[in-house]
Amino acid sequence: MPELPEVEAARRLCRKRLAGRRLVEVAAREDRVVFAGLSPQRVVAALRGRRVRGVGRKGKHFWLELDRRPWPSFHFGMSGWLEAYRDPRQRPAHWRLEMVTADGWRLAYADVRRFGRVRLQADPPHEPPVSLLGFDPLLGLPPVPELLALLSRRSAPIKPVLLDQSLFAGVGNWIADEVLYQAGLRPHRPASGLTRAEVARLRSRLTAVVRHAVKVGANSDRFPRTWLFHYRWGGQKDPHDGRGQRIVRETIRGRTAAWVPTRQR
DNA sequence: CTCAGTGTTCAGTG
DNA sequence: TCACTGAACACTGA
Repeated sequence: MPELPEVEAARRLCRKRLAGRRLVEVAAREDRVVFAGLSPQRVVAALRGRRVRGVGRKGKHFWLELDRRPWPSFHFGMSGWLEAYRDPRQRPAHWRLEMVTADGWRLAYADVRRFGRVRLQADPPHEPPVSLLGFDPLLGLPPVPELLALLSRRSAPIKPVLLDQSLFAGVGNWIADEVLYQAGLRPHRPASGLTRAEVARLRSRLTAVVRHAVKVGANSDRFPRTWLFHYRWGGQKDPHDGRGQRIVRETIRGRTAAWVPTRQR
């Protein structure tokens, strides 16, 4: 679930169900990994009875703005998600935190693999890890000349550079592959070797992919049929993109890259 | 049984 | 100091 569009969808879900309301009941499960060393009691003490004024996000992190600090900040890791429901029996099996408002809605943070994190911080956007993030494509990327200059200092393949959160906050594996596919760039290309025109293409595709995915609420059924996304996992042994070109899968710096040699140079 | 997975961090190296 | 890599983390499902 967890790249920028999914996290933005979670932010909006929080805003819809929690903003302007008080957390009348809060439950937290014992989990020092996900809660980064915090006890359930401390988490509950910080949240219970608080009013939620707003919800912020940058990259793959989001946080609740409460009427008293500290505020909780969330990262989904590989398998975190948010679930809203009214019937307590619908609480997801791997829940870690559940917040209840006076109108009867419940919002649970759940995470099977437990790579996600829930923190309590005085000012989440101004302390690590959020303060260390780079440009959030939804909030705006730097102009082409500046981007060109930044990339010219990176000798690594463009694929892992796109995944560098201190440069492009919120980009994950599928967005990086999608953007490279749409920009017609091989994932192995050294970032420093991209031409001005290629950087311009990369920039505009990154903006477009993220904006569209956010616009449709990260619902992949509503991604354009031309997107690589729909074909990258699907096919068995001989997958092709929507135009019949073969998709290759290979590991680049520890992550699987899916790309189309006939369309990416 | 083994391995990969929509991610991040840390140690080691140049 | 900066940049780059691979391994580790935790757990499930193919």
